[in-house]
Amino acid sequence: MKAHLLYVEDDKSLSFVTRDNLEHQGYRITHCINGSEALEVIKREQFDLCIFDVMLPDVDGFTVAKEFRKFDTEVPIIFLTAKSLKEDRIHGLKLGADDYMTKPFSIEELILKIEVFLRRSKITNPKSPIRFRLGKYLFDHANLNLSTPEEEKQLTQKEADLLRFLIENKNKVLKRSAILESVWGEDDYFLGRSLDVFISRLRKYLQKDEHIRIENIHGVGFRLQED
Amino acid sequence: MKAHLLYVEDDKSLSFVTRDNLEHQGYRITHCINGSEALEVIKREQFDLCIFDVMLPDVDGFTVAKEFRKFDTEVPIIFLTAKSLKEDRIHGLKLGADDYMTKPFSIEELILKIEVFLRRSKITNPKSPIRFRLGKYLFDHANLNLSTPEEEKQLTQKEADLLRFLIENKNKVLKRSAILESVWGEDDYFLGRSLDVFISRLRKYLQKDEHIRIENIHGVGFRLQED
DNA sequence: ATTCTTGTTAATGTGCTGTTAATGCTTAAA
DNA sequence: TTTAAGCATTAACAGCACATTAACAAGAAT
Repeated sequence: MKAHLLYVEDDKSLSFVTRDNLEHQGYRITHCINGSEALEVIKREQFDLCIFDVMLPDVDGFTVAKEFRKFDTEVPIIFLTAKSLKEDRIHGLKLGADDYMTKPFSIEELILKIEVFLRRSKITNPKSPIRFRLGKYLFDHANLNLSTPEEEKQLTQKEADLLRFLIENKNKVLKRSAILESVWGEDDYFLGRSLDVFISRLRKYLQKDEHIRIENIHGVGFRLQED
Repeated sequence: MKAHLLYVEDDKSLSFVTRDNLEHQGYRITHCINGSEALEVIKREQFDLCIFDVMLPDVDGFTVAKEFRKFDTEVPIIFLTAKSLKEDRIHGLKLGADDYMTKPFSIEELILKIEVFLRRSKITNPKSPIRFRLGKYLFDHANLNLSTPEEEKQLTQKEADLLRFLIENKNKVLKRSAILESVWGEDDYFLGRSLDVFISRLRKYLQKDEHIRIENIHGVGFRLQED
C-alpha cells in the first residue's frame, strides 16, 4: 500500500516539482492549492502524513493543522515556512506539528524526513486505525462518529457496532442470526425486532449517499451494498 | 517514569545550560563530553532519546549514531550541528537520525522536539509539557493551575490529573474504564460515581470558554471537545 | 484541638438508549 | 389470488446512566 500524503501549497511551480518528485518516490499525493480546499479534503479523506505550507492565500497552514488535529492526533505534520522565525517554528510544534522545513528546501531532505516519520508511525502505531470509508461517509468506530463533509453524526455504541459489522462484511449477505450473535451476543427472536429498528436507523443516517444501501434478503438477513 | 536522554556535547557552558534545562523539565540526562565516552555508555545503558552534537573532539556524532543504531533502530536521535550544511543534514538523516537542530538553538524548541518524539514513542513524562493550552485557558499541570487572562483557579491533584488525561486525548472518546485506569489506577463501579463528580467540577471550571465542552457519550464515557 | 482540604458517598432530578408495541407494507408459498 | 409470515417505520416506554449539589469522612495544616 502506497502512503497517502496531503500536500498544501499555493506556489504553482514549486508544488509541481515537489509533487512530481514525491509521486516518483512512490507516494500517493493529494495536493491542495489553498487552505480552504485543504479544510474540505481533510474531512473526507485519510492520510498518512501531511505537508502544510504556512503561508497560504486564504486560511493559513497553522489553522489547517489545528483543524486536522481535531480529527487525528497521530498523523505526522511537516510545516513549510518561508522565513526561519523561531516563533513560527515553536508555534507549529505546539499545534502538534512534528517538523518544519525552511524554504527553499532540498527535496532530497524532505523525502528523508517523510521516510523517517512514516517508518516511525508504523513502529509506534502498528494497528491500523479503526476508521472506515463508506461512500462519502467516514466512520470512526472508536469515536462513534459518522461524518460527511457537511455534517457529523454521533452514534451510540450499538449503532456503531452494527455498522462496523456491516462494513466489515460489505456486499455480503449476513444472516440475522450471525448479526445478532456478533453484535448482541445472542440470537433471540425478540432481539430480531430490535435489529430491524437499528437497521432502520442506520438507513436514515446513510441516506445522504445513494450508492450506499442496506438491503434486506427476505427470510435470511441483510446486506450493506455499495456501488 | 522519567524519560532517559543521552546528551553528547563537548561545549561545557552550552551543555551545562542545556542539561540544567532538560533536567528541570523532568528528564533524566546522561551527559557525555566526547564521542568515545558516548560509545562506552551506549553499550551498557538504555535511552529513550539521544541528542548528539556532530562536532566532537574525538569520535564525531555521526559515528556515534552509526554505532548506536547497531544496538537500537527505534530510539529517536536528534543531531546538533553548528553549520547548517545541507550535506550534513542529509547525512544525518540517512544514518537513522530523526531530526537535527542548528546551533545556536532555542532550548524551548529543543524541548518541544523532544516532546514530539517521546509522545510518539508513548513515553509519558510526568512533568512534561509543563503547560497545555486549551481554548482561552492555560493549564499548568505541575502547578495544578488553570488560568484565563482574567482569573486563576487552583486545582487539586486529581482534578489536574483528570484534566490532563482529557487534554492529552482531546476530541477522542474515552471509555470510563480507560479514564479510571489511568487517573485512579483501578476500574471500579463506585469510582465511576466519583468520576462523574469530577467531570462536573471540571465543567464548571471550564465554562468560561464556550468552545470547550466535556461531552458524555452515553454508556461509553467522555470526550473533551474543542472547536 | 481546630480548621481546611480533598475525594468519596448520597440524594435527587433529568435525559438517553435499547426494547417493545403499533401500524402498514412486502414477499413468497399455497 | 389469497394468506401468513417477514419487514419497515414511527412512536412510546421502562430502566438505567448521568448531572449536579450537598453531605460526609479522613487526613493535613495550623
